[in-house]
Amino acid sequence: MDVLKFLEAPTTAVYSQDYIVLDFETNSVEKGNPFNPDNSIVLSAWSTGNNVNHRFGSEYSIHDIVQQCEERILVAHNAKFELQWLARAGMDLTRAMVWDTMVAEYVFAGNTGITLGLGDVAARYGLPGKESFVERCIKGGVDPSDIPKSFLARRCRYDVYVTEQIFKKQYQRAVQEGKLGVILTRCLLTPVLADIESSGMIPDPAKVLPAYTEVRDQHDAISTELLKQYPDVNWNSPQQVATLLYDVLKFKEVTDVRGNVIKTPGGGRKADAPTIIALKCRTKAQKELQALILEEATLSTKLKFLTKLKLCCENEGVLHARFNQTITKTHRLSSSGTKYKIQFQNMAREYKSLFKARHDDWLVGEQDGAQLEFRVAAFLGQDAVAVADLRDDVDVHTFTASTITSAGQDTTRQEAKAHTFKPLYGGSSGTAAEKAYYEAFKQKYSGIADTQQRWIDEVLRNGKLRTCTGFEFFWPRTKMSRSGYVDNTSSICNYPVQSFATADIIPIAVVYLWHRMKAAKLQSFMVNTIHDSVIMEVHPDEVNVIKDLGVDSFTHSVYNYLKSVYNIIFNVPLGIGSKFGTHWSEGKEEKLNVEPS
DNA sequence: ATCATCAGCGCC
DNA sequence: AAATGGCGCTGATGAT
Repeated sequence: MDVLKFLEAPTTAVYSQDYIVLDFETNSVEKGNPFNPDNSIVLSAWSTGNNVNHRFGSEYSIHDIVQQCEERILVAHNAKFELQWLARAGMDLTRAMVWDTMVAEYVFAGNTGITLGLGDVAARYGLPGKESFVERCIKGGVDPSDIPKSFLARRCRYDVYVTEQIFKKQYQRAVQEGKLGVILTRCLLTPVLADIESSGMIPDPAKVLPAYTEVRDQHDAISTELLKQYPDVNWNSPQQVATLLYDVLKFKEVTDVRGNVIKTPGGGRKADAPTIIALKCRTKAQKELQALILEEATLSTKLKFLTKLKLCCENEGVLHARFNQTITKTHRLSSSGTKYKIQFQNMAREYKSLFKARHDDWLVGEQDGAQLEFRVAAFLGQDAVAVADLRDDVDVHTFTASTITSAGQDTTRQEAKAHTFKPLYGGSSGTAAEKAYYEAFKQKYSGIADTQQRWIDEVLRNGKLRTCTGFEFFWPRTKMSRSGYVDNTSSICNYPVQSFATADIIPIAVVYLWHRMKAAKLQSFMVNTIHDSVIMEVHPDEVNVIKDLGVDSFTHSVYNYLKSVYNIIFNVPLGIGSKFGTHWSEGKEEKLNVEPS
């Protein structure tokens, strides 16, 4: 399908076109990892609406299926897997238009975790369950090529049959519940993720190895020092560190503003870095030990990361991760590390610059949605003050600092930053001065605050909240306590903002940018996406064209898509930041606001 | 020996 | 009776 053309005027009507339901059985090394050359497709089964077909044979024997997948709606359960195999079989992923029955089911589930395995979903729609013999074989690690052909064929045909039935039922349900648009948005991202995952990221050995050596030596020095003083303490054990701090050294446990001791969720004594920083030291020796413990914690975290990254440099030199599309409550992505267990969304900022492009003289580029959640909150609340602040580039943290200071608590802009958007997350507790700021925030941005209050009221009435995209969050049995506090307040205030920003707007931007880069036949390619950003390896001659494509994709295309699919007039300027450097996160950031037209 | 849970820490 | 959201990974711990 010509998806780029489709994206000019996107519509959920696309899903009434012809479809192909597809399922592969593959060799099972690394769970059937499509990028492992030791794996192959063993069996394909498919349906284009009349009957289920199947064929044994590798990815080199399915040209006709690939062609159908490029022309029809591709229906599959966990389609990213099939797409990665299809790409290996020669499919042009830019032509994929997907209905992923797993993703669709996840959309219906909203923020309530449900099981999404094909058999589980089938059962919920009243369809027959998986045949247990083959299921046990596969779960037990038997390679599908060792399962009797007739059994495997029956299994694969079953998968296609139920996937097709589920698709039909889900489609009807999506129409009834007004969720076709959300499903479209989620599914448009699937081919992009299938492609990005194949790239991985490149650690630069010339930077990783010295960083590793330095941190290892520093950590060794600290460990030696601590070993002399407290030979029996395992510094990785919060329990043992707490015993040392509170029983041996008699530190007082840290309390909140009301004087209550701050405990771990399980009721234990805290021994994390912020707590240790907050400990009151009386002697110089105490102060020195406090610093040592903190430093050890920091260094050991860094060392774990650098050890893994160094190993990657010494082996294949490409770091891979998986994007999980159906995990989070707000429907943003999560990611998991594969071989080296480094996920792509939580690398320490200072170590981003350890990554380079794989080709000489290329750059690493990053584009992100500037102040995205604040802009989304401003839109959802139709908050004129917030919009004016965004347009005028007002430094919101200065207001935070001055409000807290004039309420009698000395603070700096840096310290105040932590409080600026806390009300956006539904936060309300703190010192008197901090509370004064939260009130001031509510008064200043009354549109946002009123809207959040409406969400809370809606959840109290209905146990759920429908957002402007048709997506629903569920908080059943939400009650108001005698004091007036409503259960789940913080989630109710935050989820709709986080979700619209990072599960709709950014994916839309990434989808447009990806398709445009492919259509322009650029050599540059995407390698990662983190909630509000996309990271690319960029050919030096393509920097300017990517900047332009990025601006258009993160702004105009988003306005256009939201209008076309959801009938949302997004009347708040979106912003984009762009950075290009020899390594990730290096280079000067350029920011731009773009008014909706 | 293996598993589940907790606490801690990194990111957006 | 809690009062800032969302994740994944490691190592320690205690239960099975």
